[in-house]
Amino acid sequence: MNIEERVARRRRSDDGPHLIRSYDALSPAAHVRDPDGRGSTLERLLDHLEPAFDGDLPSNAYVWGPKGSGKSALVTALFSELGRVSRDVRSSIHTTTRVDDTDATGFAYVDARGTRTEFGLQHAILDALLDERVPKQGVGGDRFVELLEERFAESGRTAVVAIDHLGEPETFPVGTVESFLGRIPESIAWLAIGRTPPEDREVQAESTVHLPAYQEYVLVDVLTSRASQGLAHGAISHEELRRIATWSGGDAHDALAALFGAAVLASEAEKRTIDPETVTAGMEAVPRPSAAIGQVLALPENRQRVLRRLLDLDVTDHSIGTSAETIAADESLDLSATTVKRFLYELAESGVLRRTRAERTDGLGRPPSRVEPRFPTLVFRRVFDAAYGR
DNA sequence: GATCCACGGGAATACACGGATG
DNA sequence: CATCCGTGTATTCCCGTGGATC
Repeated sequence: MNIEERVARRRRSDDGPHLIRSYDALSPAAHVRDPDGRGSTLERLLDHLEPAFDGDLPSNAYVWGPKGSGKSALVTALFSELGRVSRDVRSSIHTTTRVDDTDATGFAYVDARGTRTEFGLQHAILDALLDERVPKQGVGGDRFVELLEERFAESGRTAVVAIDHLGEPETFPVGTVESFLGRIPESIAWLAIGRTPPEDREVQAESTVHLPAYQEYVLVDVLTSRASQGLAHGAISHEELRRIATWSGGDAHDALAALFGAAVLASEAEKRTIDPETVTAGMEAVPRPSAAIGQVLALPENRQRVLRRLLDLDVTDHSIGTSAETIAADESLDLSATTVKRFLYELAESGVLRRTRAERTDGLGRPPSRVEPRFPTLVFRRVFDAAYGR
């Protein structure tokens, strides 16, 4: 038992058994150190990356599969370990022999969510690749290419960078990465991660790794281990976890979102266990199809504030226009109705909200439409309120 | 001085409907 | 009957401005 677990145990026993031990352990957006049930894919990735361990550069690769198939879980776990090892190697070289670090391949991970411009994505890649601080303003994109050449091509350093969540509505396609890192192909290899099949891509990677959706019984294992981390012992039955897995169709994101939502509801009702009705309610708070909660949480803060207020509205009888006005009336938001309206349209465009045409009321002009959440509402509410207060 | 970017505002365009027109 | 037109909204698109950083 490590210190973290000991402290957690003491905190728990202080004020009696709580239903929820850790929301993080249940969150679809948080990834565990050691993902379940992906051993063979992990081996394939290691095979692919193996040249890097001898100082050679692997080819570029594309990891793809549907939402909730464990792509991010696997790659983040793998790259954080690789990054740790390569740092160790580098520091031991520095301290013992004082030769340069050119034969230690670096590993870096970048989440393309959270960058909204091409410049921003390039900056994030560079920032992950270099130890130094990379200026974000007052410099042009050309400077980034110069930096790449100086720090890598000219010094002989090499690195593999994983770039997650490419090709989503709000992120850039693989081609953007290729045209940036393709400037120094001898020094940096990329591992792109996305959902679309490789044959649909304009840029072909030399290798591809496919992750299909989870098998149901594997997903039950994932849920079981997350529940044992995040919930009090015996808080939910195996039956219910299996029901969630079946309902989700192998989508781990949606399954965890449903479990998380059920836990929130049970906790708010001060229950000690999660009963079947609550599980059902948890599933109902996850629209299908659902946008990934990570996509929502990567939005700029003001968009998230708009979404949070939208949840408190009875959206069903509001047009986009009136919803925007109601939301903008909130002084603390400090946004005009025009801007809120534009946000709502943009969010609908990117799949975070769904627009539905309302039945017209006055028969004049183009009929209004309304928006409804297309993301796990209970997860978002809980995480947002915890982060920004309410 | 250069450069990036979030906002706000509003112009331009699309759409729905009823009524007029050929 | 098929189209066109006018009106009123909804939706999309674009650009100037100002703050911030280097």
